[in-house]
Amino acid sequence: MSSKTTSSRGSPANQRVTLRTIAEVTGLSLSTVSLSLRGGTTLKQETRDKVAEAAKALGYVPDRAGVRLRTGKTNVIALVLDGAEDSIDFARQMIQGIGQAIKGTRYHLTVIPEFDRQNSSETIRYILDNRTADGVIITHTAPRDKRVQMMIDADFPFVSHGRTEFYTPHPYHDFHAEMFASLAVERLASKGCRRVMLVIGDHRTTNYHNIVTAFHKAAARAGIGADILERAQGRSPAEMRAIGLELAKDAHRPDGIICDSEMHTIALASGLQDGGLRLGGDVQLVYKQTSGILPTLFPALDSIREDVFAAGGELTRLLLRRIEGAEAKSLQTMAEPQPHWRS
Amino acid sequence: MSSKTTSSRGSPANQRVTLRTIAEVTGLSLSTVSLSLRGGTTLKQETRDKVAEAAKALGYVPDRAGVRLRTGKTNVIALVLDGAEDSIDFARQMIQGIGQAIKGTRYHLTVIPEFDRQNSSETIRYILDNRTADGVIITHTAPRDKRVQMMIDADFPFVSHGRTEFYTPHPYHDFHAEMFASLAVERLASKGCRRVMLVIGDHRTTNYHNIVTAFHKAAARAGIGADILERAQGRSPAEMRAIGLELAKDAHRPDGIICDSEMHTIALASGLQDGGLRLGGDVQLVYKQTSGILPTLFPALDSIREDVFAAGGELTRLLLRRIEGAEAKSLQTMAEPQPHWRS
DNA sequence: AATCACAATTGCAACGTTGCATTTCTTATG
DNA sequence: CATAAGAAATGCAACGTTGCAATTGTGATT
Repeated sequence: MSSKTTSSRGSPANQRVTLRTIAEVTGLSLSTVSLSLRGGTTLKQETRDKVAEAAKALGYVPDRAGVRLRTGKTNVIALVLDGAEDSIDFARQMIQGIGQAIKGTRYHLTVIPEFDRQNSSETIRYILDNRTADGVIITHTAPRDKRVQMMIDADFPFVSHGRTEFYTPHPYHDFHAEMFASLAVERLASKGCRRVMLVIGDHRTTNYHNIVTAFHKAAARAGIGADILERAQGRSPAEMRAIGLELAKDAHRPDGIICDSEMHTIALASGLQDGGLRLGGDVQLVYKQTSGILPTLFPALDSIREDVFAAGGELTRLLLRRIEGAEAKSLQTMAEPQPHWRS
Repeated sequence: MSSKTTSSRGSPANQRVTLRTIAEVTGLSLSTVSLSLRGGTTLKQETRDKVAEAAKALGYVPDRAGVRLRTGKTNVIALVLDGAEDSIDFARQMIQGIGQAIKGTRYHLTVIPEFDRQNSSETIRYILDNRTADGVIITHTAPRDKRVQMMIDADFPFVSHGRTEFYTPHPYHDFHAEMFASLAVERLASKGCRRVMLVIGDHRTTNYHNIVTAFHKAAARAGIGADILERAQGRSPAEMRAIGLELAKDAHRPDGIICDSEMHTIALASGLQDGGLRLGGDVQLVYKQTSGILPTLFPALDSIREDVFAAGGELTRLLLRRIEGAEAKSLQTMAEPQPHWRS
């Protein structure tokens, strides 16, 4: 019950500081204070200073509900969090990246976990109907993603982690999957592989198509064989491990493997090792790396890194510019794969 | 540009549905509609039905800003997301768990990533000063956690994933770390281990103390030696791997290891294997499992599971009850460790 | 001294909601 | 028939903000 010195809140009878408080302190009107705080240029410099000073001294922060009610602006961005587990630590890094980017802005982040991708359009519908955020970030886009279609139709600000095939441009930030595939194939070819295999997840994503296409092209260019492990679709880690073991025992197995998902990489690599293969020796492997785990686990393996933290930041910056009215087609960026070749 | 049939929004001239809309449609007053929707018992059943019907037909959803401005209730809960990477996939599972629990309520989840734990009290201060949420979930608590202290002082609803040592009770949900340690020690002892070692992370957490204490007790009870790997503090995965390798070559190494962190488990186990040891044979290992990765990777290893998804749900339920005014001391629950012994 | 132009400031209404105090309606009672 | 008593419904103000229209202040020009 002793007096506190820590808090920035002023008097013991703790009233919230509003525009009215500042108005009373400075002797100006509510409107003037409001105008001033938003940088009204018609105001005398002197009064602007006075207001700014008082606001700072009192620790004034605009009330979100007030602003939102009046302007319709929520100062919220929403992340629709896909349930996919392919990239380990994806959610955390993405959120951290977004957090970093909104630091110092008035934006808050709300996260909407998605349990079933079937329902994803309901989530978007809800946000659209209830104006629950100023903008949305979605991930794992499909070529003709329903969610994207809905938000384009509604002219609602959003950005996707992943491209689509819509004619109307929309903001996106995407990993350069084609470059990833080419780099990986070339690396394997340069290590002497004659037949490479691509292990890749969810075939509904645009990413899938981009990688597959680039994979085949690159293999043709290098003049080597190219397979796709179709059985990888929606496999559990345990199943993938079994597939790895099987593969290890297969005399006709490919001599190079490209793995798009960390989860698959771990499972498959474990299976291959179970089968007695030396990774990087008996069989070559290049994987897409996003978390810090894989390099620890397989320090000798080649990888190509996607920086999800950076992606989160970039997505946010694009979205904020979109919210401020920037043209969609000026808000499309790609992330360069970063190869980490060992030995 | 053709007419849309999909949306639930009514007319083409798309006005937001508010209480006023319902009032106009039903011919009742604003106040009546408002009262009715909140279950005013003084209203005639007939009118209540009429209002409910109209609201449903129009797809009315109360405006968050309006409610918030009027009542001060934000209908938001905030998760302060610790940057720790000890439990793989922790963030995603926690968020999914929370998401599951707020499904169907009016609550939204905002996530505030923490970059530096030093700043964590600033985050809380911000929430407290700006009433930015109705309640907060924090994780990785310390025995005398500053954040907890602040929120107790401010009488602000929160719940922690982890206990503290404050005299004043507060809501928490925690993994039963002591039971974890005992189970692990007993398991190792039953497998014939004579000297066990505990590998555990952040010594600032309450969890650390709980585990260490229980670990020593259990070892004494079993009559076996007990060490703590002090060097584990804040080690990078690469360093942990090196430690594992070192350990493998150490003739005097312990014959049983207990590992509290998945990240450490992966690194250490890899190092031990590098050193030529057979896990589960040459050296016994029990680890705390939270993600799906470890079981894939080390299917033969004993583990004790903590269900983070369930924890997220439980934390949320506790918090919501706290927000509704329930007593703090009735909102303290523990999660039972789930042993998965192999072979 | 009256008028004008312009700079500086202000009042008012509205965003959607709720809770209190009040009014209107209905029915029973003397 | 007047009235009281309760049931049912409503008007009003307020939460904090903003944008427009309107007002006031200050010199300069006639």
